[in-house]
Amino acid sequence: MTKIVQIKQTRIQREKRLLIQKAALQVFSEFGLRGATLDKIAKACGLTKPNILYYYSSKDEIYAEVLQSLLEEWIRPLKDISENGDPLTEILKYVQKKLTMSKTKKQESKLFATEILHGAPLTQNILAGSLKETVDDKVKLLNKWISEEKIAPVDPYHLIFSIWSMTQHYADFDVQVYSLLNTKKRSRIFQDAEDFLLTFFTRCLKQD
Amino acid sequence: MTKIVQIKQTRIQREKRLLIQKAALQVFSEFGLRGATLDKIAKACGLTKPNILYYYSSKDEIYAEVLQSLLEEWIRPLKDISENGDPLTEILKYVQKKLTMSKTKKQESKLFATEILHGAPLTQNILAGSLKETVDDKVKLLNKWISEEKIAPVDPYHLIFSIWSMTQHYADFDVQVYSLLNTKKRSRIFQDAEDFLLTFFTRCLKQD
DNA sequence: TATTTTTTTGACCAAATGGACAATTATTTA
DNA sequence: TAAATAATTGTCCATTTGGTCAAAAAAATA
Repeated sequence: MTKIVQIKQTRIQREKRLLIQKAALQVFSEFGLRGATLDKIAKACGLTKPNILYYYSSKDEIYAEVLQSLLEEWIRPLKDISENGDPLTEILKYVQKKLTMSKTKKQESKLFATEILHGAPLTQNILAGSLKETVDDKVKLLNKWISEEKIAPVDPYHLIFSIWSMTQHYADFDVQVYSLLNTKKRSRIFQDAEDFLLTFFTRCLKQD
Repeated sequence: MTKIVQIKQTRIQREKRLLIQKAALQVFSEFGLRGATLDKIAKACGLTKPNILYYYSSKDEIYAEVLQSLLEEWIRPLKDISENGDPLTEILKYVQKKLTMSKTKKQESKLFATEILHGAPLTQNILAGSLKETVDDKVKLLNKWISEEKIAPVDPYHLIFSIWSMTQHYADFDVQVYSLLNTKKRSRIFQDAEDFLLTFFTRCLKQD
């Protein structure tokens, strides 16, 4: 008598797990890991608490999975910076992509920010691992471009930090940003931000 | 027989309240409002939980007080931007001040960031009130400088956002920043950051 | 020093919360 | 359609946590 281990997910498992992940992202991004409760997640996706625990063995496991899938998505655009394109254009394209993500993936951005802010307990190894690899790779590329005088000289690490911080600011601190702008400017905030950022980085990086 | 209401704080009250605030800042900035517990705060300052509740009536009250005193400090440097100084110098001085705060007031920065990130439940009125006033004031000044062609044209709101985001990044996301830099660069991170930021804003704002 | 006031603490409570589990219901599969 | 498997839920439990309170200890004051 051998116990058969279920390998393939059923249709219901796929659907419900996705449902839970979506709700969890929402709740975690609003309240953080500790502020989020299983009850809130349950309510957000219309399931009961024990039902959620049928799909995930603990709250922490849900958090880990949501975070995990987010991280991959988060790193990806950086990889797309291409050695072959025009340097300034490639950088500006990256800025635009990150800004778009701040607009369309606000919850993901906030969840990531909260995680890092509180010491990245579950993320540290990824930061120091695959993210660091990618960053180091792009730093090399940026240094190459600088030595070829295709962009103005600048510390490439801090250049990357500046792109991250300025773009993510519009997602993470949206409450502050919105509070400070009047209605008119509020409605075109991402347009203004894009104009600002492109001008900013062009002025800073263009070789005269 | 009139009950006499205590007006003046005793020496012990002053000392203990400060002690609690310090510990609370530490704990709140690490765990957020909901992740922080009275027990953790108690442990951090060597008092018992009921003793803390003798000085503050609730956890939320401690949080509110810590946040309040932090906010005033947070807004102040912006006010110091002077109409009378050289425009670019004034802006760069502000950048430097903010960067220094990221270095020396990391806990404060993180606490503030967490609060805004989670919707600024206790801070919204201050954001829309005294902070907005100050920002609007400085936006006017920046616009004046632009129209006088003393700095390059740029959206002043987004310029301020960019200063905030880039400088605070080094406090709020220190874990990430440290993970990505090697030991050598790690040790001179704030020096590199300062060089980077000053170069960046100079290139962006200098009138040719 | 005697009295009053302030400070501290141990013991306790109620609510919230993560999670276990057996029983029930729905869905698949043979 | 019958048997097996998957999904769902009501109920329960232990722990954590914010907060209370009365009594004891310490400090200030008369």
